[in-house]
Amino acid sequence: MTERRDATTEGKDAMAERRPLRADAQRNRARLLEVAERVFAAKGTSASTEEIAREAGVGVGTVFRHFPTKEALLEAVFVCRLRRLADEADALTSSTDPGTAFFTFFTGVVEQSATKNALAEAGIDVQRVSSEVRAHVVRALGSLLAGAQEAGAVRDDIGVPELLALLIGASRTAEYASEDRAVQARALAIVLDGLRR
Amino acid sequence: MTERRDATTEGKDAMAERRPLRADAQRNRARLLEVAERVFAAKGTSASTEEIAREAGVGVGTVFRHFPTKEALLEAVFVCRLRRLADEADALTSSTDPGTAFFTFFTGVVEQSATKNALAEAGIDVQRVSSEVRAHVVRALGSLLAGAQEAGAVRDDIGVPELLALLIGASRTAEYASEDRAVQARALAIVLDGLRR
DNA sequence: GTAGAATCGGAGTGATCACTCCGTTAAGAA
DNA sequence: TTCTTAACGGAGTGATCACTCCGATTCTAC
Repeated sequence: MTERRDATTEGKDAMAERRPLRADAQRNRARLLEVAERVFAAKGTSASTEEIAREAGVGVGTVFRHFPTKEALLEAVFVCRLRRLADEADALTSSTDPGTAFFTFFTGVVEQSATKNALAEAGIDVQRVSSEVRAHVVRALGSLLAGAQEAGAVRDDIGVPELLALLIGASRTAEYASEDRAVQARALAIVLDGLRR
Repeated sequence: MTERRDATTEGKDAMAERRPLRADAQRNRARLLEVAERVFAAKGTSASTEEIAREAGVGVGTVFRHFPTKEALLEAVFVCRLRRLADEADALTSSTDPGTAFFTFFTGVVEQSATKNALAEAGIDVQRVSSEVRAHVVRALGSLLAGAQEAGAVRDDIGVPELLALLIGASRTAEYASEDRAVQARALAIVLDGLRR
């Protein structure tokens, strides 16, 4: 259904061929993404488009002009999150201690996802996301993981797919245990210990 | 809202004070639970009540007579699953090898939840479920875990809360990786290794 | 400033869904 | 078999939601 209007955040639209958005339109789009992330995290993906529009101080029409479908909005929010994730991984990759970098990253992602919503929620999937972003995520996680493995801090028998699956599961674990920080910490420790050699 | 009609499956209703259900009513109730579990697992909890009624060969009215609310139906399905889980744990507790029993149980639950839906889905929570069932689950898991810990197969610094959180997270991991069995197995192995001493 | 296009706002639309109501059916006691 | 009544079926109801449409409002190039 959504074939042409597939561009997700602002990347391609703004830089290439298509004329840049008007100033107010850019502002609205950014604000919508911001608000949508917060609202979806707080009330789940069933939060209504109208609520997001109201919260962002725009009309529903504006939401649907920027994101032709609710699913497109969800995907855009998800892509944003993925981008940030990949950036964090990138920033840690050059660390002097790859093992610590890896575990810091893992812990950080899980802790963020415990309050914010789970990493991959409601049918949106790293697989289905634009290949550019997916490639970025896979590359960044791959470097971080490889570094930690070479340093002997992480076992050798896993790759990026296993890492992604564990990140998602551990996020769910943390979300479930979010009422008791001690439980949360001990549960996470088990996954981290399992990752070590 | 749902104060009085809170009985979930058939336990209390049938055995105590209230007159037993008519034969057809009992059949319908059981069939509804069965169908609902399958449908919710396949299409998520947003599957409509009408679809479940149709699949079960009854009218919507019948669904709402047995389960006054969609949420009540979801809870009943969930309680069923929890009961089975506790029974499985009970059956394994008397095993001669408590360590193997524990890991068999964990693996079994996770594998079931990978195709069926996640253990605790969509806002229904072990905490909110009738205390009788909750107690059963906690007792059964507690025995299994304690046995494995005494046998030296599982680390000592976790309890039932951590175990529940990990079961839920590992189920999510398995669900995410359900397309690639090898990934699924390696991810699960990491959690299991983390649980060992 | 002003023209003209891009963008906005929000009432309106059709679809879907949980839940109700009541006429009909059939279980089960006598 | 008959009578009572528990249980059933499914059309109907109101609410909600994603999405559309177009007149009103900016923005921006000149």
